[in-house]
Amino acid sequence: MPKTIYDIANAAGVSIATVSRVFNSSNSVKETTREKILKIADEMGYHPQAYAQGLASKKKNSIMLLVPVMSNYFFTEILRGTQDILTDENIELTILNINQEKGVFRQVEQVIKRQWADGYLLVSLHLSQQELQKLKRYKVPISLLDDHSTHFDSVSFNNEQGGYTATKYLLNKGHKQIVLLSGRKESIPNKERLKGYLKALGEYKIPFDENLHITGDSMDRDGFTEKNGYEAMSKILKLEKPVDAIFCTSDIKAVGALKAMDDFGKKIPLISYDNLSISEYIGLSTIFQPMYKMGCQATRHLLNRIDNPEMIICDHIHNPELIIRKSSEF
Amino acid sequence: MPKTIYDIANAAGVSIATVSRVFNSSNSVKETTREKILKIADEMGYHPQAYAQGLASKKKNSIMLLVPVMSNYFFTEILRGTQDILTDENIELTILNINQEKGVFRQVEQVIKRQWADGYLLVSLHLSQQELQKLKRYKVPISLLDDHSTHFDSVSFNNEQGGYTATKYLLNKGHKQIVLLSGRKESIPNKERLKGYLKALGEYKIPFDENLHITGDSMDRDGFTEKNGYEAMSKILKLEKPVDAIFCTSDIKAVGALKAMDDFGKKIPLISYDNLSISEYIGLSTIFQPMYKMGCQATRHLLNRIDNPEMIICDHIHNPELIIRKSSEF
DNA sequence: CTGAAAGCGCTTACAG
DNA sequence: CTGAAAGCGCTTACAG
Repeated sequence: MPKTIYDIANAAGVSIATVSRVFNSSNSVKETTREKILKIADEMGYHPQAYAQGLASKKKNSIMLLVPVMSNYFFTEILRGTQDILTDENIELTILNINQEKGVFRQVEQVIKRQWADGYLLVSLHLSQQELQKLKRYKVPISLLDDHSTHFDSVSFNNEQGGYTATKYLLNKGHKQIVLLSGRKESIPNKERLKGYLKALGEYKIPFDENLHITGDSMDRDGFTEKNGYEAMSKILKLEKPVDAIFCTSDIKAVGALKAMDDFGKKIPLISYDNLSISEYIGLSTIFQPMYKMGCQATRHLLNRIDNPEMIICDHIHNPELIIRKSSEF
Repeated sequence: MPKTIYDIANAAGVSIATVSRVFNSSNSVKETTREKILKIADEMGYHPQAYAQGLASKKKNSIMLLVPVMSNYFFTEILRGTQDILTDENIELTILNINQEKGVFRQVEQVIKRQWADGYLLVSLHLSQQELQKLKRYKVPISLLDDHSTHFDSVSFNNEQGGYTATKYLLNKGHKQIVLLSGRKESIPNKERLKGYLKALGEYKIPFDENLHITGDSMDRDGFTEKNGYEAMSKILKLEKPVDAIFCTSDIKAVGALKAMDDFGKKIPLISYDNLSISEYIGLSTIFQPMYKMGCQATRHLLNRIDNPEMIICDHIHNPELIIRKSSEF
């Protein structure tokens, strides 16, 4: 039922090669022929099939963005960056959600093996260096975002520095008992931010109190939810020793935490992490990650690598920046 | 460089047909042969190419979700629903962002012509009935979400009812001067919600005052941003006649609006629309749209339609539900 | 500027 | 249970 290149060629009285040339903007087609073919194709609702083109040309003209389901708010900004870079290229972008429960590495490897795209942008997948090493055998362009590696181009945050900066700020203000309100403790960004937190404490000769490393009980999305933030803050407010300040590892968790404070009628200075678009409006002091910009960079890396596979590996590490609003100031 | 089915067949000493059968879980392959092939394929990093499979089998085993860039928060819930339905099917899901500036219809038509997937889920695309009619010629399974049509399966909200319910509630509480704080006034959901607003006013014999239909100046994402909400509320607070209450057409705009009230030191009862996950935590009274559930339904429609193209058209219209929290209660 | 033909990497009746 | 072969809808040297 759907039209093929043969139908168009027949209707136009030319060979399929000519039809193909029209759609591949080869300039060696007579203008009148081109117009005729385009007109017929439009009438018949024809456009070359992506799969047949991909197979024949070995070029997909598409890149694929792999991202875990959990990163939504965060992800929107990155996506904007990617799309802005792609806007003038003739490249399709498809997004594939990776399910954290089903083996991230397996899913990534499967996609690559199936050769869905010319290149892959891996966002917040947090594969181990060993796993990344394994992906090299496929010799396919890969660009990492929110992960660091020597195997592939990457754009990442200095999460340790972020944790350090936030904690240091609170210490400088004279706070001593500082809670680390985190997501799933084993998650990679959490571990890195913890490092920075510890480093700052160390500089102030404050010993680490494991009881001040708190998360909630809801662990979907690695605990990066409002609900988890609310739960964690409820625990904090029930602590025996009163707490001076809070470093919370995500804005979305902070939304829950602030609600808990409100419900309990308490106020504790808080700095969180991300700078989502809502954060400005709800007055969150937070560590800003330039996600839009990083989306642009990682995409550019990928495009460059597709054009030039032998290029030397690029590796940007961004230093997070502290934005002070009212949640930390009283 | 990448391995093909021939490489595997050679290495295993069988024909390519047998290798193909193994990967298509045909049961007519001897168990020892199957294991041998699987082992070799794993060692050589082989999996059938998606494009070649798609071309040869005329089945893509994939569906594509088309969604405008703007709908992010909103979209997350829908996506969760879609993925939960797909989880046990052996079907890939890819997401394609539609750029509102580049002709929504053209982009959709192009994707369909190129035959990227077995079926398409069109989310919040707001194509006209005429445009939808045109898509029928491609005889491809299409399911609409957040749009209503007689041409395709659809799952939508009763936006008029939503606007009516919210406005009626405010009127019942004794408010008279009720502002409609909207996004781009021409956007379809806005127009529908306006209808409901007018209907409620009508019941109270309150004439419509065009000056109370207000939006901000920032029009990215059709004005569905915190910024636009902030701008609009700033205008409202400068109005000569004081205002009694506000019906705001999205939660994200309400975030901006609440900030503006805060900055100006005023409080005006407000009901918004969506019930995002943050809304519970910031105390927004809002119209709840069951997005997760609708994502499930629309996906099921699509899968059914793929299996059975002649099925009678399904058409769910959900009635929004008002959730009262503190933003409307004082 | 155009066409004939080989080939891309698979699937799938058909035959055995 | 397995193989030989046709075919899916394109692209792209090659030749003219």
